[in-house]
Amino acid sequence: MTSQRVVTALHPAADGVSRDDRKARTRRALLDAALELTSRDRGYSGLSLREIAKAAGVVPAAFYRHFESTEELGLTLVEESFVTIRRTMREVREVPVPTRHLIGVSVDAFLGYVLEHELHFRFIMKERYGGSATLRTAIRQEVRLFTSELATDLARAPKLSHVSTADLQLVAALVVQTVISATELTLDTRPEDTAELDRIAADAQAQLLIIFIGGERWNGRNGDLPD
Amino acid sequence: MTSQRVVTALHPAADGVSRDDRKARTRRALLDAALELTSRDRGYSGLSLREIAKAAGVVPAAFYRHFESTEELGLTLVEESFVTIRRTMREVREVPVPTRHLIGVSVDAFLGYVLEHELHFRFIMKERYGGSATLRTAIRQEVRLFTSELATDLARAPKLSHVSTADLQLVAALVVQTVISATELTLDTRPEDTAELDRIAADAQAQLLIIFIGGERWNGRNGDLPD
DNA sequence: TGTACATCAGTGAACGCGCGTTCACTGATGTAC
DNA sequence: TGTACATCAGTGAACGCGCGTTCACTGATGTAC
Repeated sequence: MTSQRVVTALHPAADGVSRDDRKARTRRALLDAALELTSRDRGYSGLSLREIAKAAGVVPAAFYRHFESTEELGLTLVEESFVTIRRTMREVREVPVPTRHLIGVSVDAFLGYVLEHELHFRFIMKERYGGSATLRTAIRQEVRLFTSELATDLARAPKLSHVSTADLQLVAALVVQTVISATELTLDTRPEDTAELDRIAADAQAQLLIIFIGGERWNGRNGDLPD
Repeated sequence: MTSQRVVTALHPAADGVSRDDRKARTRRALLDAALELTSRDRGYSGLSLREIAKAAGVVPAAFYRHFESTEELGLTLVEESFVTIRRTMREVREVPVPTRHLIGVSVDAFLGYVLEHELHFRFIMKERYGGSATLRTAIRQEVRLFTSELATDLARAPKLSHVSTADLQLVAALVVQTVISATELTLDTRPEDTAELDRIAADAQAQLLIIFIGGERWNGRNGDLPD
């Protein structure tokens, strides 16, 4: 298969578009169609194979040249979306110490990526609970991974150095919840409504500060009480 | 219609079950069937009218004697679920001051209700994002209402008296997020696995404490920084 | 380079199935007198 | 109380529709020589 492609590269078609290229394009068209249709309304499980094929401009039977089922296409979209999200997180997460300035920059950057990759984020949000058990499990696993990675980052912050590993997980989970919540609000706002988008970002930033202040002053489960 | 029922009450059927009673029972059977089927797998939008009718033990056409569409039945379930949840919140929320003990009791009580009214909570969790736009809007509105009510409660806590109304909304939103998250984890745990259920409750309690400590020390958006 | 053969992405027709909705109906329950 | 008529929840058959899946096919692209 691979060696075949190498040979093929020596004999390109007249217009420079090989059969493999065309196949890849159709596959992409199916993925894009599904992503677009999912975001538009009822969620991925509400889509039919025929609907996806039609939107991609192929006959229903052609679907099977690329995916075994709509479930397989859905899982591909989950993976693809998380590649986007992981890249976003990596670029945003590099900040080890939670200062107000850095939190603000990170929140703005993250929510900016959300708008840039709207369809991927929208897909994940919709399928997080509504989707099939397979999709939900795959998504949950990824969210758990983010939370752990964030906890590792937080361990490097001097102010949080006295917090146990288990409690850092709790703080990280709060941060992830807050970011997810802000992502939802962002996706529900018209992109032109920058005033509302700014408000969402500012609120998320304040919430993260509250969490970090709480985490910093937190003396473990048997420590001091707020009252 | 109403006067007809009053008259009817004077002439009960031999077995004490009037036609209106039977109709109400069928309606309930349809609601229960939909609730049960939704929790079981694909979510409410994945259900068909025929499926619901069959599970309720009536012929598909009989559905229309009770609801105009599956959407109308779904909205009825949302309302019904929130009656349950509102009652739960009312019983749990009566605590004005967030002390460690009271938080623990409230969390345990709430998650206890979740298990007691599993189907209603499960329905809301599934439809929160996956459902139709109508259901999602209805649910979001209710969640917003809870958050506001909680913010009002928090305003009565002496330790939080210096926090602005807007910032109390942020704290309340964090609390609601955390409780929702714990509810999800609870619904994903087998009811026999009490060790795991206890862990979820203890984690939620610790997270709420972190939030309250943060809120208490929080000096507004232009106040001190954690770093 | 030119030719004969192989591959395979995409086609179009066909299938059986469950769907939502309609309709005239039945027969138990309810009402009037 | 007894009788004749009205109501209406639930029935069962029928409809047209979009569904997922199968299949033999076509014709452009690719390979071998």
